[in-house]
Amino acid sequence: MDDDDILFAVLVSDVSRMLRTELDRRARGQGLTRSQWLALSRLARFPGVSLSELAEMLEMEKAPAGRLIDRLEEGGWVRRDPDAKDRRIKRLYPTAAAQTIYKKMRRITRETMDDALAGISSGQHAQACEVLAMVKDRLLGMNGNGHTNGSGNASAPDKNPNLRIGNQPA
Amino acid sequence: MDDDDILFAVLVSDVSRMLRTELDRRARGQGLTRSQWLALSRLARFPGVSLSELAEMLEMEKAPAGRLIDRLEEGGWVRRDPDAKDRRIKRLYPTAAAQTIYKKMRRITRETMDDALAGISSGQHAQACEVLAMVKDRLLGMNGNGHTNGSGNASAPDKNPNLRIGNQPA
DNA sequence: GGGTTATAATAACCTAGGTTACTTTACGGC
DNA sequence: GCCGTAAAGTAACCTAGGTTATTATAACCC
Repeated sequence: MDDDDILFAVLVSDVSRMLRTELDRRARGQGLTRSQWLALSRLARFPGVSLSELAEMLEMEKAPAGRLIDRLEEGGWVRRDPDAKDRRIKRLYPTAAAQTIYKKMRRITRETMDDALAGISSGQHAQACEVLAMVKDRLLGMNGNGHTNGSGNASAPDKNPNLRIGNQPA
Repeated sequence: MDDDDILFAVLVSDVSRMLRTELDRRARGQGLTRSQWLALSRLARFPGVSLSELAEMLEMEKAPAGRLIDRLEEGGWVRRDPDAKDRRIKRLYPTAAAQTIYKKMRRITRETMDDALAGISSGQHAQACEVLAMVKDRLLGMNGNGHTNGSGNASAPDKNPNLRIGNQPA
């Protein structure tokens, strides 16, 4: 039985899906989904980025990122402003409402993760994260997307915005 | 900086998405996506299950499982047969075509995972799987779905069909 | 038996992703 | 200046998921 690699894939996929579902379930009523919150958290940290820059931070394609922004804009959490120099670019800014919802969502997320990770030692946790980061690095470098992102820096501390979600250090 | 738990969520989500994309990219032309293949692999092992049973094996809701089967049926890989006793139930069987595509997909999946997991020791790999299984267990027992599945057996060896994807033991 | 409740499947909505193609605008070479 | 190319954003398609509601059928209780 040499299915260990496939088992890994199934586990990652299952955990990801269940985590998303649970988070969205807990956040229901807040009006924000997990993905929307993640996008907002980037905007809170890097206000004024373009859609393309945001997509790169989120490591996803521009089209789905655009639709994410559509929904955030409909909800009144994001504003699209034209760029002064380049008329192709629209700069994204979180609204005032976003600030408050953002913190509430952050609390919900942390609570959920605390529950999900209960019983796992910090060592196990750190090791699992390390492995996941390595796999992510491999996948980034594979082919799907050049992403300008080079071969791999998924664990570089302050260069990769998508790995630091918390309170602004400054 | 106490964002480690959130980091875990982001990593799992990213790896899952990238893995899915990469697998679907490599399997393009085969006519099967990763999810469809996973469903097929269950049917190959448990021919004649009902939709509800399949959904439970896949640990997902019945409605999306039904649509998965819709597409597999359109592709000619699955047949829906009425149950003799209970007219509500439709029993699912893989077609002959499914057998061959199934093996091809399995090879592609394994190759992809070998690439993605390159550089990771078997010990690291096993530990990561263990942590993921623990988290999955917690999530299963949380609330989203009673699932009849009790509190947790995600690592019970032969009781949980969704963790053993490989060749039929018999 | 008849009425109530539970279950199997499905339909209709939603979000999150990807891919491809298209439009608008900048930019670089000449 | 002009033309070709590249980039920003978007639209239109796809699959994968979830949630809610509906229908058909069983099962159960009396």
